[in-house]
Amino acid sequence: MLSFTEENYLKALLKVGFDTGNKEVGTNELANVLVVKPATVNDMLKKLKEKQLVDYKKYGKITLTTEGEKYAIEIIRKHRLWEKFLYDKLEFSWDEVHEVAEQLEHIQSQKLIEKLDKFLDYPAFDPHGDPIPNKKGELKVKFHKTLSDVAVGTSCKMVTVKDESSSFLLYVADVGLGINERITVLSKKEYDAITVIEVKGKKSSVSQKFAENIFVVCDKCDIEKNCKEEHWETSL
Amino acid sequence: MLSFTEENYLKALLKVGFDTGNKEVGTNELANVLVVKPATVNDMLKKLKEKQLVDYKKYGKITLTTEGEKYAIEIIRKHRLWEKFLYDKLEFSWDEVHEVAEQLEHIQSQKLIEKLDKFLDYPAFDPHGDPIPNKKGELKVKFHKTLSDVAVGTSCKMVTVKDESSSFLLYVADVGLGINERITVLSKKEYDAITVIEVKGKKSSVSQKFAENIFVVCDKCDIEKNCKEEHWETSL
DNA sequence: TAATTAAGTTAGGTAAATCTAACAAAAATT
DNA sequence: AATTTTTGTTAGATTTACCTAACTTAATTA
Repeated sequence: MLSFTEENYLKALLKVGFDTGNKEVGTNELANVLVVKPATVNDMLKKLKEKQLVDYKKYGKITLTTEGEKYAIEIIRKHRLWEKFLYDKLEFSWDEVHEVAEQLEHIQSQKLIEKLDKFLDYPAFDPHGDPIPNKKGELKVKFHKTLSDVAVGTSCKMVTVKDESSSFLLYVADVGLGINERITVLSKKEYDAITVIEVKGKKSSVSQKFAENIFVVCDKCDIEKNCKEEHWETSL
Repeated sequence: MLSFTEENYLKALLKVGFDTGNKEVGTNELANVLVVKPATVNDMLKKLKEKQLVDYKKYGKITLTTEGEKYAIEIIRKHRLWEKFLYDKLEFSWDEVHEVAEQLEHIQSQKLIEKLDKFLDYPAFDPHGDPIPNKKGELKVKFHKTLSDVAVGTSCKMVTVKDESSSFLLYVADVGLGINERITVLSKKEYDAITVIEVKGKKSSVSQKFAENIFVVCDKCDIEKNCKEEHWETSL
């Protein structure tokens, strides 16, 4: 049984690996994500290597072992099930669920998670639209483009976000956005990609950075199907 | 904000105080309950005294301050709400809820607990029949006698248990008992108080110790009313 | 390629929560 | 009241997760 902290390292390793596409992760990168110093990460990696949850050699890149990845996926599963619970059953808002789920994901009880899964009717996606791994660690993958890929004059539907920080989520909510919300791209400056969008009749100007963090499906794509061009696998 | 460990000390202090009737608690007693050494308790008490959560002086008895008791009651509230959730919503059995609630009670989120309370429709008692403190820390008190007080030839209904250890709860289940289950006292040996009871048509012999840990209401008493004779306030 | 910058590591240190062993005070017993 | 037992305390050590500061290796760039 791993400690709270060890679990967080595994989770971060999986997330960073997924976000960067290649699954190799560096010490500094991890330290940033976990908000600790590189030296601390180094210490912990030795421990996790001992336990055969990560693979790495001095000055080399870090990867999860099969075992480590399995464990990390379980934590993601717990996290997302709790998010779904908070959102669906306890009326938490979209931007509040993450913080509490960060705590709940560490509760140790196989039975609890299975029963929760059943209670929620085996959901495949969490309130942010991210896939929830099933008991076996498998997950449904959605393919999306981001708002920054959408052509001027066309419209799309938001499916999830990349950045899950509270500040970003509040910004998103402020613009009137949420899951399944329709967005029309009215214009886009060539110089800095400042984009004017319309959501529920309200116009807003958003930055390139903002647009890159909103995953969407364009009108002709069906979210549950694999729509081929310019669509990416969602981050874990 | 207190640590997991500090919270457990406060909770133990409240529980031990309640169980022993007088609210004064000793170092060894606490160490036993928490399964640590007296030296460890001593260290922690200094810390909690610093934080003004307990009152005590060297070689004197330990009591919770008003502040400390308030905190402890909040933890009990969380614990029991989670037990209720596990039992009512996730189909946990009666003897499984405690262990998981021990973890869940430490999740830090005011909103979570308030929403959970609402979701469960503001329950007043947990699956063991123990009262759940409300938001203000108030609780409904039930008065009961134990199975050992019940006269031979009469019958009663179980309302809760005193001992919550898994071994005891399994024993209880084995005899066929559960909340609101009817018990008939068939006979009782004068020498050692071995009692023969009948539950759902099944006869069992139980010890004095067992009988003292089963709280009941006799047939003429209404559990929600204050029935005066030989009834005790339930332990927290 | 040599110099500079970035990334990763090591050594030594701290705080929290625990321990053991030795000791002190209070309570119980003779 | 003196002795024994129980209870409580202190001192010093350990483990986990973290730190800073100094150092090494690798990557970048002039």
